[in-house]
Amino acid sequence: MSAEKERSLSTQKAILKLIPVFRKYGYEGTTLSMLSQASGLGKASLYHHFPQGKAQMARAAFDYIGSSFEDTVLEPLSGKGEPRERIEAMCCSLKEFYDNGRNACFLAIMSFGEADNLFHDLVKQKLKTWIDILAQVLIEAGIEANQAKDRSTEAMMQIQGAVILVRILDDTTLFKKLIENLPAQLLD
Amino acid sequence: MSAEKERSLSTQKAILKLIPVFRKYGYEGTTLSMLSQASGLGKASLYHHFPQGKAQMARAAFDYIGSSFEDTVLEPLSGKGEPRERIEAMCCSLKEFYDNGRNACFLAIMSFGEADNLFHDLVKQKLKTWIDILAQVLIEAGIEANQAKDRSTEAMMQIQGAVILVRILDDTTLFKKLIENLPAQLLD
DNA sequence: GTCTATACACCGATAGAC
DNA sequence: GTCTATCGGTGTATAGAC
Repeated sequence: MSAEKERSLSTQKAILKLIPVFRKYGYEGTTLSMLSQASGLGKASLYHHFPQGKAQMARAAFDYIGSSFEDTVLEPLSGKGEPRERIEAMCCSLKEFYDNGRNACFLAIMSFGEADNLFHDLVKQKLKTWIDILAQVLIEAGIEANQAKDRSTEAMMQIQGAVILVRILDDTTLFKKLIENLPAQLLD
Repeated sequence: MSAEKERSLSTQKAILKLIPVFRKYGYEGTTLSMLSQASGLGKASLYHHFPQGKAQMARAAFDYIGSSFEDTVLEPLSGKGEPRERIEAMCCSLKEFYDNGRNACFLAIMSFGEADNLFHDLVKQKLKTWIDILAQVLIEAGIEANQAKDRSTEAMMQIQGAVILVRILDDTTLFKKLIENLPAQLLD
């Protein structure tokens, strides 16, 4: 279930438009003009929704994506089926979430430069949580705890790397292949 | 051997000072004021060395690091020993090059936002070349060509991911572990 | 080859009308 | 809740003295 802060509907709609801008240009590469254009709102209107400005917009985008990740990618992990089936469901959602690797990962985006100063602990916390959740399922599948955490961490690492290589090489096949092999790699 | 463009000694010394700034803050997060301070040169002096401005500074940093990567990391691969020994030598250099994962990868840094617009083909070309060079050694070691390329690509992916996770989690152990296991993963 | 001084656009952010 | 207009600051880049 999502931990999204309550927001007016119009604010939520604005956040959806801001996300792709931050995703593509990063925190510092994103300007209020871009955000204004993407959202269809004037700069002053953005400040109505986000009084603390750009940092708050980035934070809102981050939170939204985090909730979305939890609801779509992690949620299947806490289902009722066999661990393998749940992990396969996660991988399926993962492909969509990252658009086969074309979407930059917000965690990576927000771990650079000024964004790192602003959000380091938040990003670290999120990543650790997600690693733990995945590891928990592996433990449930009978894998020893340390091993489970290592494999979970390794998977996150590969996903991060795959997203970068997809962007550089303009080729989504290696992301697809990664995801295809992920269940076996995690469980066997 | 390096393909570095010839430059005056003072220009080369300046480039060395610029690199850490771009590495840490990315292309758009880096300002001329930062570069001026880091290099100890006034902004106008930077323009003497790099008439096309910030883009040229980033390009020079990119080229310098590329040459450095070739000279220190890839060079051992073309030595005379056994493939395994050469790959182990590469891994050793790799650890130093990335400072155990604390250094962001310039390829990743330059694949975002405006830098991507400026340098996309250049970055892509470099990465492809490096993947090919590593794959070539694997082929020499008796691995089938497609398999060799896949493993080489996978290694690059893991390195990229590891660098990101090190930065987010403030923990270099997973980078070290990755490098430790790399020779076996590539060859066995 | 380095500097000071400056040009001018755009940055993030705010005031205040509607 | 959105807008136009504008602020002060900083961005990249240049001119020109030394």
